[in-house]
Amino acid sequence: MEQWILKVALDTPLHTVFDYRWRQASGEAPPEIGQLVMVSFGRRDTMGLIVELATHSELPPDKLKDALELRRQLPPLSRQWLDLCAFAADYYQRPLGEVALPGLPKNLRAIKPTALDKALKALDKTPKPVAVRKTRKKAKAAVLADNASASVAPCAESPEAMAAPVHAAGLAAEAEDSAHAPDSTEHASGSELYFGVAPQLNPAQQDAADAIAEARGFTPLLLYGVTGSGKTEVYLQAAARILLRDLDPASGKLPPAQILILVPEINLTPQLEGNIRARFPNLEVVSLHSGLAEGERTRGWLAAHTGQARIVLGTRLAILASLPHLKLIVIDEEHDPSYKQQEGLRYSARDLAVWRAHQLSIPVVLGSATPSLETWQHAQAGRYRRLELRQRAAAQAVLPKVRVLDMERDKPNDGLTSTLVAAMRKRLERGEQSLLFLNRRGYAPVLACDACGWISNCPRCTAFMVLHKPERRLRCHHCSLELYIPKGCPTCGNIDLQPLGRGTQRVEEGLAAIFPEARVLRIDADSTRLKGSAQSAFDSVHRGEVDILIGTQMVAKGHDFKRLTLVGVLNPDTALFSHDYRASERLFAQLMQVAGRAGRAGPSEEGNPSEVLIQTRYPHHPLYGAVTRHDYDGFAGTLLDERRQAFLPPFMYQALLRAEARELDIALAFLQDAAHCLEHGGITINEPIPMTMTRVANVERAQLLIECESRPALQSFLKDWMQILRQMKTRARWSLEVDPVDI
DNA sequence: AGCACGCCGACT
DNA sequence: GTCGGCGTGCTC
Repeated sequence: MEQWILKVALDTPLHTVFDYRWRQASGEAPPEIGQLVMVSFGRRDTMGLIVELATHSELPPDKLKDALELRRQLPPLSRQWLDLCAFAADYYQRPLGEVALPGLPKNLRAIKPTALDKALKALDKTPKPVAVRKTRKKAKAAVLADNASASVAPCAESPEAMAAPVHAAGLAAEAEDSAHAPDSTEHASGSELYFGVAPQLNPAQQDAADAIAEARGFTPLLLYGVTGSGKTEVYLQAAARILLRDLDPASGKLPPAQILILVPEINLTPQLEGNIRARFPNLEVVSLHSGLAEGERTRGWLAAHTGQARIVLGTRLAILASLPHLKLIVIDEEHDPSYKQQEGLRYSARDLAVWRAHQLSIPVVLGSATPSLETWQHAQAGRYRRLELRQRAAAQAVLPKVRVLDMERDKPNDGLTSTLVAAMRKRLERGEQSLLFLNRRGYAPVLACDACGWISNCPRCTAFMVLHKPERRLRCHHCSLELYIPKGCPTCGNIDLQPLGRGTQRVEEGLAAIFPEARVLRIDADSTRLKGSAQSAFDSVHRGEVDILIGTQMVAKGHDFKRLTLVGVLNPDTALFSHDYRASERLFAQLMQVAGRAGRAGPSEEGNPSEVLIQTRYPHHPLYGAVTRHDYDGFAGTLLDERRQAFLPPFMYQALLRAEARELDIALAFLQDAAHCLEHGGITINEPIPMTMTRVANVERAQLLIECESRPALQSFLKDWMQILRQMKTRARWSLEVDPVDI
């Protein structure tokens, strides 16, 4: 009987791995790094991940517990995947277990392995790719199927396995195995079996697809293309070439390769997923996002982990999926803020994607019409290769004409200027669709009393309660508190309370009055609360059942509305004067994106071009000028100059220490202590300040900004600093965010 | 983070 | 007499 010490990572905030004893019965395979293991931890049983094997422990033997059970049926997670988690844990200053374990499907971590066993069995029986035609192709499909399922075997059984190196060897052997496909006399390419009919690329798209497909080694590429320029088609054709690279023309045997495509939102995946499935009819495509049911998620994750899934489409969480044969990563709309996780492990999926591509020496494509300044700066400096699509892909489609409407000259009624109303009326007459974009849900952001000056403050937050008229409630968007709309003013009894400002509900109400005959649909987080209702709302827009669409940023992204020829932007001005230096970058991207919803199919039948009308009180603001000219380059250049002069990212690296407590002083005192507890040459530690929204749900919050020109220097400081902070005694709750996005 | 233990206030 | 408040201490 042999005895092992397993070093196990657990999902706990404790920054350590835990030692467990494992007694290996004779004839039994040894444990392996990357295996999941059930252990007793404190008073409960939980799933851990073996990150290291040893023969003895530093701990006194009476403190060691026996591990309970190895999850042998699951092929171990690879060393590369563990390295990815370890990097993320290190970079974001979180324990390894907190990075590695929560991303795994719950079924893998369940105490009873029944669901896992079931999923593994189902995976084995997945309908194999079916050949479209008979004879030779059928044979190819069969070979493909064999190849796919074969990838499970070497790790799953691993009878000869001996700890870490063996697993890597297993993968290597597998790769080699597929390279040694049997020879044959036939020389057809076989690729048509896997890649459906694809549109002809225009020359710029072709160059981009070539550059991606021909890239060797770590190659970050920025695919910079205006909305509607056909970036997706470039991804798909490049993906096809990479998947089919080294396809054995004789056997039709597909080499093991996987492609990861990330998109910002779940909303957008069904449409894209359909396109991808149609294009790759005989390849397994899975999607990974938080909206999946547990069973689906387990199945998809396993298909990725075993290499069976060739294309994985997902949201940010998919960047932490196990993908043993990853050959290309695509980040669509790379500038999108939702790639940054905003709670728990605050990682940037885009940054991890670049790291992962570097680790694997593969290309990574960052696609956007309005790249993040970080990415743009990398491209300017030549670190990322820039690929450019200047024209819209649909032959006749041109960029919409953008105009700025001065609200001082053309006073709005019900929030709409007469010019915008006239433009909408024209669309109604022509049977075309209009989209109004207003990034503020609810009826009105505040309810106020004219008589005594009362306003609808949230009792628990430093924020207003928003009037929601259809629901007949006041709602706090920060703590979710809901109150009935008071009949009269709570302080003076005045019956006549006034809604101030305008949200989507109020605009919807106004539209009904102006255009009684029009079919108006509102799409925002409130109208799409129920599962599937967002999808059905978008479907009805696509079917032409809607004349006027009013919505928040939900409507700005990705959707391809064929009959939409007018976009109206209401009240974007607040972002112009925000204290967040990223606000204008975000507003510009948002305006370009929503503008891109118009005229994707080309000019209307009568040849009328599409229009984007922006209502503003600052018609001469340079940001709007840049949007009007569709001038990302110029605007980005200006912003980068400003950032360089102000010593802001991407020319500076930042981290944010946040603290919260029932009383602000406790949070501030902690930050004050933190600021002075360690020598920090070369690092700027700013003054602790209360957050703009000081109180949320009766908790007061403050923060401390740390800056450094050198990323490694910042990293090494943070590492030492966190160690000291963890030992500090405080009543404040605190957390660190590396590379914060909103400050 | 869980999940315990532990010592003080209002209820059947 | 008990239910339960959250302070503090530990987890291989």
